[in-house]
Amino acid sequence: MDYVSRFKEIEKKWQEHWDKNQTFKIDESAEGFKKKKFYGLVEFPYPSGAGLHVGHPRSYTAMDVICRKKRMENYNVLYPMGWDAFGLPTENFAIKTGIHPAKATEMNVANFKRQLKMLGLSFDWSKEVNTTDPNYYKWTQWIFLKLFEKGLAYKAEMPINWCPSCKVGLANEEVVQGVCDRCDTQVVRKNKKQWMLRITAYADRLIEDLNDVDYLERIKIQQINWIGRSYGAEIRFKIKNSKDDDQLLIFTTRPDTLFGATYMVLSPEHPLIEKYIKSGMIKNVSAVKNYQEEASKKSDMERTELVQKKSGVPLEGVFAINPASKEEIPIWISDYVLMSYGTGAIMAVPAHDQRDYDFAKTFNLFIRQVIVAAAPAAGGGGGAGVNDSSIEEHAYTDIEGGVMINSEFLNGLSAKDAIKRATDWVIEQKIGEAKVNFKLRDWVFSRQRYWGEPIPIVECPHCGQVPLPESMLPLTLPDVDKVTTSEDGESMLSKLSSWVETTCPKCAGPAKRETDTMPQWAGSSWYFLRYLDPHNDKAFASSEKIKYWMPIDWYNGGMEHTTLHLLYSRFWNKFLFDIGVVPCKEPYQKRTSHGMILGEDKEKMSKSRGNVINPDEIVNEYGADTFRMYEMFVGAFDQASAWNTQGVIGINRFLVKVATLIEKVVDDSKVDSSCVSNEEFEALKKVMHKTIKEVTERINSMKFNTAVSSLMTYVNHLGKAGQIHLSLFKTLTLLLHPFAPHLAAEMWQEKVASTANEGLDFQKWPEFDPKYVQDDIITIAVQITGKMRGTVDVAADIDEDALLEVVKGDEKISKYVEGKKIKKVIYVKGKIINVII
RNA sequence: GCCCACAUGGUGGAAUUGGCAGACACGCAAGACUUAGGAUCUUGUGUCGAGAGGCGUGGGGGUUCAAGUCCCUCUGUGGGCACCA
Repeated sequence: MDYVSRFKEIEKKWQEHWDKNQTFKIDESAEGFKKKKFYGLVEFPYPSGAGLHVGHPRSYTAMDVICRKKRMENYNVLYPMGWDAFGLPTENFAIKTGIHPAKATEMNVANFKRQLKMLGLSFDWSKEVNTTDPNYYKWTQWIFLKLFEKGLAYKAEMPINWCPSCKVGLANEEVVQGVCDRCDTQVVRKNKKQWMLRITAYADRLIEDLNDVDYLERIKIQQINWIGRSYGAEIRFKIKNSKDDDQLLIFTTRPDTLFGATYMVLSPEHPLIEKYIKSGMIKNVSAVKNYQEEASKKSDMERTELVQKKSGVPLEGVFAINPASKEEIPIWISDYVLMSYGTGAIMAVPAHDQRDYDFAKTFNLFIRQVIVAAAPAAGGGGGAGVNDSSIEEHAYTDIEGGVMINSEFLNGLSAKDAIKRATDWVIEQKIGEAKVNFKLRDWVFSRQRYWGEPIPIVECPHCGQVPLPESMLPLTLPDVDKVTTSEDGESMLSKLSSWVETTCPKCAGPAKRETDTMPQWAGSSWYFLRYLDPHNDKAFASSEKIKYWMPIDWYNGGMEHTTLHLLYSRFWNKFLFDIGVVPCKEPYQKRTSHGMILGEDKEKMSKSRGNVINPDEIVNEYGADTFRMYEMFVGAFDQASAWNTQGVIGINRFLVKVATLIEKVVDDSKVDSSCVSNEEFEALKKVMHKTIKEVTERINSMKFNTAVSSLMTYVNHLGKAGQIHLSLFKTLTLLLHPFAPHLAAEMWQEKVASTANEGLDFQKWPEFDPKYVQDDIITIAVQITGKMRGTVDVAADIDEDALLEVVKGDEKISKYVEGKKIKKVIYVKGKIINVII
């Protein structure tokens, strides 16, 4: 018999059954809302033309396993799916092929949906959302207007990547090593007024509130580092001989090193440079302008690389005064200082900062050491070289062990104390303040593209920026025959005068619409709320539903979304909390991450490498249950794993083995004792209870690969028995259900169900009996002076002295102990004994 | 460059979180069975050694009775770096 064909029949049958009966539609009756809830969430996909990647179902199946188990534990489970469908690839596809992005999206969604259904994922499809649906993005626009109303959306000059040849703004992804991906022309930065969201207003809360949620530790760390809070001081340096008493504001985390600041560096984009070029103060204008031009071609990443040779140009004729030493110090510009971090200017302390040190060495600038290593403790015994604070070779950056020198009132203080003393001094002198600084920057929310949510703002010559009233939402994208680019870097919307020309909602005079659209991140920053009530046209979701379902109990997604999507959506949720429309400060109670699935060559799957595995082919050849279970078995869930088609065959064999067990199933009372003795049954029951324990624990902790291996071990045992007790088989069916739901449903119907209509999906999850999980006789490992010398089998409750006697009497081990004096015995109960001789 | 991970047999991986390294699979080898169709079933399989036994978790160092697990350091690989999603 061909089992794969049989599996496919079974899968078709059950998928149709689930569809027809809407088995996984959540219970929204009054009864249902009395039940305890579980909201499981996975990141909704971008429906690309390539179809589902084998990486997608790793997360989806994992959460499906968890949700299926939760249903069996009597939770009201919401497990929804939708489409994050705005974005660049679809737009570029539309430009290339002339197919409207809405049409392409529709086709891609249909394909993705077919593929997800083929995997037997238990989504509640009645909750499906699509970010490009006007009934969805109406509420994205609504949230934007609320942000605008609260002053959190504003316009500012921000650089875009500009290809002078294609005459088009480029996404970072389209800039490869500084040149345009399409034509290899050097990309330049061009400033443009863009919409920004003030996420920095939430920086502290985005850090603090991580204390209240259950995220993987490394996710928290990544978020905290991304936000990059640091404590220091802002200090003003006077510019010598400036007309307006100009001051240069810098941020430093090391005010203690103020006396060591021997020059300053400005970012090439710093506004003061323009001012001094105009006023004629800068003498080497052409060199400065050249340098600015060069810097505009580099990305921030290239600019801050430590290995690169430091470059820079002095602003000749302009000097600052060090407020502590009162010295006159030169001002340079260099691209290693970024306008986007701190104030765009630094005080350089070459003795104690490696980048400043490299810069000073390159340009022969004065270096003054202001910290030395503390003298070794008295009687330390000549630890030569241990506390080397020489700055011959590199900067001395140790804060912990440093003592101040050359710093007048700071001299003799530890560097740590000096930080505090120097900050106080700066405040006393009124030349600066203590300051908390963040790496986090405000969110550039404008895209000069067609395929995104229109920003519902009108620019009125009289009233300024005027938001559309809520009643005019959604502001829909105008239909176009063909998506194109425009030559001025604006969105093609700017060329549709019938759309752009409008009237001001406030004064009814002529006005123009905003032609930038929102980034893809907008729709994905709140989709988890729309799932709760996707057809509501009065609100993005009813408050009762939000109250019942939020927060999300478990959100699994890729590690690659740790900083952007996760932070953006937490920010939006916090904002919605602040305006009183969601009840919880944090959207996600628990966040976990899965590893990527790599190609068989252990490289990332990509078309160009030709190592892409197509889920359709695998399902077609082995069936959905095999595919699902393999995805769970492929490797540690949180780590990257390479695809291995041989391994798929292993899982397929396992499921065939499971299917063949059916023939041996017999009612417990009818088992022939010559086939399976009572002792054998007891032993199998032990394995069964152990398997229940392991599978339960391992699903809860996402150790799916070892959960599957527990099932394999159990099945191997059952396979050896001549007949199989129905009770043992029933447990197998229940445990298998989350992983291979089609086969399990069939097994249940065929052998276990008491009526024809009794389904498996909401049966009670099995519990283990502790008395079957414990062993009476245990094996203790024996070490002699740390070396493994054998094992002994003893009663579980044996004490240390009795155990030592057993060890001494053991044939293999005794020779190592005989005649030796025992110095010490370490016994770890139930595990190991180490005898030190 | 910066931030975060990871590195274990021929392969994917396991190891109760400091306590018998290699569970479970794949592959391979030998055998059984069969009118052989990606079969199935036994048995074996880290490595050196005839054996006793030694060695072994990317390299080097350290802590500990005990280290794959903790610390330091080096190397390599992966994710993110704000307009891919």
